[in-house]
Amino acid sequence: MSYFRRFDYPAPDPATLARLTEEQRRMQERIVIQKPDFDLKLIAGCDSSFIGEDTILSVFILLTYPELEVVEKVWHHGPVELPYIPGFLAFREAPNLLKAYEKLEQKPDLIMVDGHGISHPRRLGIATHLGLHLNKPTMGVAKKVLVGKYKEPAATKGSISPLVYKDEIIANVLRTKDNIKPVFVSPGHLMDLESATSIALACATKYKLPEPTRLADHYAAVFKSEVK
DNA sequence: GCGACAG
DNA sequence: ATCTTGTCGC
Repeated sequence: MSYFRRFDYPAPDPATLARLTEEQRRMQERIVIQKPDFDLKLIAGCDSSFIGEDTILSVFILLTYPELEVVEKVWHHGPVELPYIPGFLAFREAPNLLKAYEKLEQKPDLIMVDGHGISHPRRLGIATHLGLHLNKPTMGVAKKVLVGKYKEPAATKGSISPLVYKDEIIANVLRTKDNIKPVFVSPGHLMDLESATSIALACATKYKLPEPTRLADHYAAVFKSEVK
């Protein structure tokens, strides 16, 4: 069995872990990495925050593309059943994210998720997991690496460097702002690396995080304070 | 065997 | 993710 274990959270139940790993292996067969065929008009960003130990609050922000103007903001909060386990993040956050997604009146052509897509030990980062559940193009933008090796991209905005894992390029390390730590961009589902990278850059205005993700992150904190 | 480890 | 003060730099 191969799962990550660090000293600051409880050891996961081996049986549960085996079941979830098997589910990821089955889902892996259905992942489609290809040039997206959409005409990108609406893009969504999503993120989750936590209220205490067992309540998760997820938000979806819908923006026009390429103008990046906000047209919808929805959120949903509920209980969390699993602890955070590297490699199994989706099982902890996706259920509530999907409920928030249902509240959108209009649906996006693409969803930008906070976290990895196929740049995952079994290619099943949360972006890919959500894409498979929604049968919708998704891409991941993560702030930290999960697996793979890379060289630091040049310091100027737009510079990229490949993230390699088992001899395959699974993501691009993208500098979205001069002299600021880069983000990790990967395709989730019904998406490819090149398109994901160019869209992430097109959504990078004056901040490190691309607008959909940055705004989702921002509103997750806003709605959280309203609930508390 | 020792580290590494999305949010 | 979350807990948290001051501090460096544009």
